[in-house]
Amino acid sequence: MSPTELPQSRLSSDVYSALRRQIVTGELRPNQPLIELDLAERLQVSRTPVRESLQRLAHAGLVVPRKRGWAVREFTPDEIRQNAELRMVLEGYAASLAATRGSPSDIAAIAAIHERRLKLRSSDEEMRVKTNRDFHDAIMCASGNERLTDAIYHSGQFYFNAPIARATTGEELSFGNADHAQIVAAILKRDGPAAERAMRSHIQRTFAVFWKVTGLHV
Amino acid sequence: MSPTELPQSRLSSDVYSALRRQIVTGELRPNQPLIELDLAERLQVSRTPVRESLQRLAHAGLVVPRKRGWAVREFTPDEIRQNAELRMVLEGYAASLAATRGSPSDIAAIAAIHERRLKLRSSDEEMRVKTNRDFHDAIMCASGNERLTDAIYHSGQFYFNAPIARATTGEELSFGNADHAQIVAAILKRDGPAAERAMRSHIQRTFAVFWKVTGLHV
DNA sequence: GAAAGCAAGTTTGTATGCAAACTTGCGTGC
DNA sequence: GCACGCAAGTTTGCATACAAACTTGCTTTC
Repeated sequence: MSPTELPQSRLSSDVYSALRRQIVTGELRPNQPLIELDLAERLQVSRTPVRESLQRLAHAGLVVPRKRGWAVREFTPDEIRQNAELRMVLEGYAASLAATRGSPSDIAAIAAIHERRLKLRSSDEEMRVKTNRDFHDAIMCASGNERLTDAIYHSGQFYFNAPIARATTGEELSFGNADHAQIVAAILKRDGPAAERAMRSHIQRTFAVFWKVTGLHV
Repeated sequence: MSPTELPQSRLSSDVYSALRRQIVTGELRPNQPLIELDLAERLQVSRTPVRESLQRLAHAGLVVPRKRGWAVREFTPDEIRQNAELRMVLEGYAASLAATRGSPSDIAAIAAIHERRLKLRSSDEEMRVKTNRDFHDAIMCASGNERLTDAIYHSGQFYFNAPIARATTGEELSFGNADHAQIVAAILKRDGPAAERAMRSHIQRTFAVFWKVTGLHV
């Protein structure tokens, strides 16, 4: 997990995780005002850990300040597009670094995850989502740049991962694997620029599917 | 300023700014333990706003949790290098976007700042630092991607800007301007890939000077 | 009937109280 | 003399108290 997911104390961290989850899953709807006392009562804690969690959520970009108090951030279609663009750049460079600086074992791990994913049936949605995340995680890890990895996490991708996973269709599985194959091939050839291009294209295509399915216009 | 610089309350925000400044300027040394009560007394507030500021500083990456309490984060040479790499990627893409999507007035502003900077004397250190920041800000602004801009701010560049500014020598002024000229030329030609390459090279060269001057090895 | 003002109620921002966890240092026993 | 343990002192984490700012709705007056 990201270094900014501080272990720190028990309660405050639990509250942070709980609120984050509820925001990401949509249980707390965008623009919904967050009343400290309400949250504190629902989570059976005092206002103090709630306040600290809200501060951290605000810094993470999931919560925004209002004239009075806080609200769940609403992402506009354009912000989602901008976020996708950011992720494309960051992960693209991670792929480039994985190709040029990744250790042999890092690269073997990436290839192994890819091979495993090729054998999945289209119907195994859950496993498809998991191996996809594993694939991207492995590349980030192989990049060897934790600041970069951290920025990718920070980029708020989690907020959109679940919807994208749900939105992507069986059809996407094929091009997804084809994209991954291209990325793996470039990394195996130690071709940084090719890996970067392949990853950028892959994320662009993924979000194109997302936008088609969700009907968002950008 | 970055959207994460929340206005929010008066006191808590003042404390955040004060602590951030003291960390960035080195007044609070790396690895120095941060005792809530000490900080509260020094800043003449109670522990509550101090605690909230520490949470936010931790999320910003300037402060790290210890078994007991917090400490000013110490950046290792490798983390500084990784940060430079991150900034290179982010600003590189910002330059690319500025070239391909920047409005004519955005691009005119970039060119104007560059022209202004060319006329500076080497001795005018303060103005040199200011126009440099203006130049990079103008490109970020022209990129039209606020998530990207935000990530650049978040990348913690401020932490290193002052040392870099001090470390860079008169010699750097020449290649700095040459680099900027290349970037401006690519943007004026609306050549995204060239702008991206030029910006990446520029930041790599800038940090090479920084490392030479500070004697850090990476 | 509408508008202005006042009062009651929310909700936040800050301070402080209190207990638990950890640290430190001294003393005692082996 | 060394090590272990206990006790005093820090320091944090959480809860709560209190005051200030803002909202809301009612009442009164024009």
